[in-house]
Amino acid sequence: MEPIKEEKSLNFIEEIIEADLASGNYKSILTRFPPEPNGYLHIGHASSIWLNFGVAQKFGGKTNLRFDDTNPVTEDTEYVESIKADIKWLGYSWANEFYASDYFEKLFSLANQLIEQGDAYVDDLTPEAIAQQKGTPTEPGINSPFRDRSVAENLELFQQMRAGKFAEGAKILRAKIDMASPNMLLRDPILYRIKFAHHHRTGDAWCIYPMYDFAHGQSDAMENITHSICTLEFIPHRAIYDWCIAKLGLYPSHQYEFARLNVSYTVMSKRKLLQLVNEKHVSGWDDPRMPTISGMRRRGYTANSIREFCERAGIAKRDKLNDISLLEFCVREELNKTSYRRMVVFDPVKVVITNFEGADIILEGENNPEEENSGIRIIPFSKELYIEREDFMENPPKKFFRMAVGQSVRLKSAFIVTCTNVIKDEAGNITEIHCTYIPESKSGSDTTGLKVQGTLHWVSIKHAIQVELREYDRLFKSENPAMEEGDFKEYINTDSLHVISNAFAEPALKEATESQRFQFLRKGYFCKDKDSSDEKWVFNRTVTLKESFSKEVKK
RNA sequence: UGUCUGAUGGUGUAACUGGCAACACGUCUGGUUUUGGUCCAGAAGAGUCCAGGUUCGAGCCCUGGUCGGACAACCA
Repeated sequence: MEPIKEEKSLNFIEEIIEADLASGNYKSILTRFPPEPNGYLHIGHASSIWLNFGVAQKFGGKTNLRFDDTNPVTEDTEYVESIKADIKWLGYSWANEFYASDYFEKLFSLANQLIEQGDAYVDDLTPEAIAQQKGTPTEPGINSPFRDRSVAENLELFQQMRAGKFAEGAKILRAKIDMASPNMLLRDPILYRIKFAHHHRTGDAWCIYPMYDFAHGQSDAMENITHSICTLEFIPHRAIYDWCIAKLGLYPSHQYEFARLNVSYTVMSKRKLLQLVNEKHVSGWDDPRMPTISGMRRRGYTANSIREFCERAGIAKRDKLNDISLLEFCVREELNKTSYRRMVVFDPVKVVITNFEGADIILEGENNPEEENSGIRIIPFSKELYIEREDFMENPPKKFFRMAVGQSVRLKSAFIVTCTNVIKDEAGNITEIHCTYIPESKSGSDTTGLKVQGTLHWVSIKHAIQVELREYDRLFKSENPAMEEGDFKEYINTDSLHVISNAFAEPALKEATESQRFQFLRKGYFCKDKDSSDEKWVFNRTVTLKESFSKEVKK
């Protein structure tokens, strides 16, 4: 019954959870995915989503979605909506939808608790002064002159901060930890700052907002998150995370860190992606060249292939750069099994079947040879066809299994044709290729016994529809633009979009919907773009087919 | 000059916790094929950052180095 699955080793997070469950530390687990709504989700987030939701699923636990919305100036509901849509599209559902801003009141009272305990104080220092007194990694910082204010005074001041009595930057609330700590984050970190900014959820109810370090751990604790999984750069923050929970006596959530997923030839930071959008290097967050979930979806990537990629890329603690070829493998693997085959000629040259007379012939082509019950579609065949200009050569090299004068090829799902001659214009360009066809060689009922080396895709001119194709190349010329010298934008590949407006497709493609994925025979995987209309068909290339011939040619 | 953190084929992960370094992607061969795709068969490629130590035995343990990354935002 149950298919025997190969025992796969657990990643280090799963090992921790398994041990926690086995030891009885926890009866069940609760994770959370905590995006800040200040940008669109990208493939790196997909890895985190896959981990947080996947690990909970695997061990019978649940996952909360919690928006980390503690900085109103960068956050927006547009992002909230896109993030929710992307997570759903990836195939995950959250147990609860929370917002850090839901906890503002509670967080405020926790801050007061800290003050009462003598563990926090209001500081009047300027940002510059604070930075200066912070010390350096090798030199200790010095105490603020306001560090020893009385509890009563701190309580009063903090209350006034909330009441809007002070200007932005005039006062902050700091934790009283240790200005000489070797961990710089522990040198009296800022807990609250004043911002007279409109919040996407709480509106103008607040003018003080908690910092990440005071919001995240407490939010985890309030939700009883058992395993709070984040990326490596938060390792030094764990000390504050634990400090707050201990001082406040909250539920002991624990933070674990893993290395974020990176992909070669792109960038994976919301700040950088936002720049690409704002400075119009791409058409938007969902530009098919973007590593965003929405961009990849528009390009034709499937949720399944993205999850598969995350799984294969794995989870570890060392910085890594995943090869884009693994992502491409994952999407090809799925699309090969699931997508319908269609014929589209990208760069047409006319072929005349000189011995073809009479009515057009209706042929059938299988939708997908990899899928038994995928059915067939109708393909009309007539006297005048288009084939790919690159599929004909006047002086072919020896391993050219395509069309040449005197050479025979199979037209996919149709007939074997033999090229007899070509017609050229005055400039010497080929305008027509003349062929004869063998009526007995019809696909499925071939009685000729002939074997030909090559099979070409084609369309019947009078039945074809004109389509626009958009081919995408990598967005950056550098394997790791973020690590290069200078501005990452210097490494943008300015030739990453190639539009083909004069391509012709077989008529069956008229029925295409945006959710369908196609393999254009011998060319690649494509999907219909949202820019399409009733009169215009636009298709995005998701990924090419593997191409060993071009490698052969390069030799 | 501090603290934290990491190091296994080109890339990414494993190695049942001390027992002949494995899997995937990529690369290369050959076969099949009405897609130069898929599929099938096979190959090359690391001796585990370095040096010591413990041990019958070390990628795993110990010591000391080296190199990489993070940390001095009123960002998350």
